Formats: sequence, C-alpha cells, structure tokens
Amino acid sequence: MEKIDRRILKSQQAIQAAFLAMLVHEGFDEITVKSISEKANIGRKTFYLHYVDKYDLLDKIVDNHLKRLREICDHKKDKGFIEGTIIWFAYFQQHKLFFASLFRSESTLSFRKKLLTFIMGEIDKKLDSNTSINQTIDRHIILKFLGTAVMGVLESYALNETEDDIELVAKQVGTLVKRNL
Amino acid sequence: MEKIDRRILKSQQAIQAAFLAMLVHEGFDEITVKSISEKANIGRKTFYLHYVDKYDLLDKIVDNHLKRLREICDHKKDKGFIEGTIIWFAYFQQHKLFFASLFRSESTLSFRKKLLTFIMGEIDKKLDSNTSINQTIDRHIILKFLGTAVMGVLESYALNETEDDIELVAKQVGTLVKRNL
DNA sequence: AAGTATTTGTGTGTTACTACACATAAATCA
DNA sequence: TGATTTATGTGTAGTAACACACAAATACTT
Repeated sequence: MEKIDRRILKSQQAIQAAFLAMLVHEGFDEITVKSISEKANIGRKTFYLHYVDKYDLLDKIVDNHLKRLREICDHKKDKGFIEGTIIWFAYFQQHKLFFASLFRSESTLSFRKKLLTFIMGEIDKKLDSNTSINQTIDRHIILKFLGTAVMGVLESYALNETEDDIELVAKQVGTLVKRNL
Repeated sequence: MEKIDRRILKSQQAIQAAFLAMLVHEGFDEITVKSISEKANIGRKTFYLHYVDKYDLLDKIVDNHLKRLREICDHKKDKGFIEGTIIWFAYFQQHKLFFASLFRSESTLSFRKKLLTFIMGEIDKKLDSNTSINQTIDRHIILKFLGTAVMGVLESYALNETEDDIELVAKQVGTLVKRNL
C-alpha cells in the first residue's frame, strides 16, 4: 500500500473524530460543515478537500463500518447460524450510540439502504448452504422480508426499545431467521 | 495581535506536548529531535522550522514559564515578603515534575542561569523597598548570595530532598531572605 | 581503534492547508 | 410575507508541512 501524506490522515482523523462526537451528543441533522470544521480545528475549506458534504462524510464512515462488519462475518462464516448472528450483533452493540444516532435521524436514508443490503447479503449466503424449505417463494422476497425484519429489530435495540441484552436479541433473531430459510 | 496560522500553532503544540511528556518520563539528555518528532507525529524537518535544536525548544519553554512567573509576581507585589514568596513557590510546585527534570539534567545550564537571574530580580525589587541593613556589603554580593541560596532550596524541593510541603518551605525561605536584606 | 548504526542539520521540489473573499442558498425572525 | 442572518460551496494566492535524499557528526559495538 502506498504511503499517505501525514496531513491527509491528520485532517481526516480530526474531521471524523469531531463528527462522531457531535453525532452522539447532538443529532446528524443539527450538524453543519461549519461546526465540524470548528470542532476539528481546521479550515472549512479543508473539509471540502476531503468530502463533498456531511452526507458524503457519513457515507464513508458507514462504508467503513460495513467493510469491517463484512470482514468479521467472513472470518466467522464456518460457525453456525445463530453463533454467527451473535458475533455481528456484538459489533453492532459496540457502536450502538453511533447507529442509534443514524436511526434517529430523518436524513440518513442511504444508511438504512446500505445496512439493509448488507443484512440481505449475509442472509443470502446462508440461504445457499441451507436447502430452502421455500421452493414456492421468490428468493428475493424472502431476502427482503427477512432483511427488513432483522434491521427493524436492530433499530429497536439501538433505540432502547427492548430490554434484552444483545446476545439474547441475536439468539432470538437467529432462530427466527433460520426458521424461514 | 496578528493572527497566527493554524498550522504553526498545531505543530508547536504537538512538539511541546510531546517534549514535556518525554521530559518527565525519560530525561532531557535522552531526548532526541527524532524522538520528539515521532511522538509529535510530525516530520523531523518541521521541527527545525520552529526550533534550532532541543536546547532552543527548552529555552523557549523556560522563557514562557519565567514570563508567567513574572506576571504572577508583578500582580502580587503589594503583598508582604513571605506571602509573596509563598505565591511564586506555589507555581513552582505546580510544575514540580518539569523543573525537577531540568535540575536532574546535566545539560540545562542555561535554565539554571535564567532561573537564578529571575530570583535575583525578585529579591532586588524587595531590596529597594526595604532600607538595607547591609550598607557595608555590595548589593550584587547580597543578590548572588541570596539568589543561589533560594535556587538551592528550590532544587532540593524539586528533587524531593526535603519532606516539607511547599508552603512551609516558602515561609522558611522567606524568613531567611528577609533576615538578610 | 575501526566499523557500524543512529542522529543531525540542511537542501529540494511537491502538495495540503491556510486565510480571505465572494455569490448563492437556507434558515430564522419580524 | 419580506428582511436579516447563517451556512454553503467555490476561487485564489501564499505558505507550512510534507517526503525524500544527503553528508557530517555522534554514539554504540566488538
């Protein structure tokens, strides 16, 4: 991998750290490029050297999370279905505040879209290894059905609408999904 | 005051923070420009844009300390002698680890020189307001005599050679100096 | 004492960041 | 609603920090 200029790393780190801190305490919708720049202690112009706007910034952070999530999933793909679910739900718990902020916002549709795609992708993989009990139902329908279902539960968990701890949630979701494969 | 470029402030802050952290944990003599730059996460070349070498860096930090000390002393110059001594000894205590590091080092002669000059200056001021009981002794001799004495005690305190707390030390030193004015 | 490794100080060309200014677009408020 | 503020996105010229390379000086080994 080629070497990246120190200044680029510093600027991006400062921007992302400032953004994440503000995201949790205020909300995504309240954040402005100006406020990010001030908190990051950089010129506003510098922000635009790295990102198109705050949506672009969020996009890149989300992409990075999903990339890491995929790595985790790939690394543990030989585990059983429920075990696997527990593993990636744990990552979700680790960044609960971050994801909660995004669920709370009304202008983070692309995040929901990406997360859904990710979940559907994971279920899709499991669908291959299991001989489907649903020959009568369109594969795409199953994926969308289960995908939105899982994302809905994640949202509930993030927004503290359930009392259960993450492992219990993961187990139950895993069971429900498996039943429908 | 004119506006200073953000990048200059950031570099200098990073350099000084790295230097001070290393000064306390390692010693001044062990520190290199290379290690400072690495800890500060800047290029070594950048260091030389701001300072001639590590001695120059230390010099500027010491000057800054003495400047603040002088401000404190000026601000409290109407207080009595012993009270005044307590006040500026308190500042010394606050940065005890920093000063201890310098006393410990064998290559910080300019620090000792500057500190001595500062102390002599403070005593000199008090000498004006008191009618001297030492008409027979050269003013410069008194200053040097008392100055080195005070600095010696400060060194002892910094290097933990005395058990007394800083206020008690200050009181005793104040009394001793006053007796000799 | 000779050989090796590390640190130093400097030169060079490149690039990211800077301050500042401007017009446009959104909010906020009277 | 229209007026005023605040945020956005972009342009420009100047400069600090960058990576890299080098020779000379120090420090460390054996």
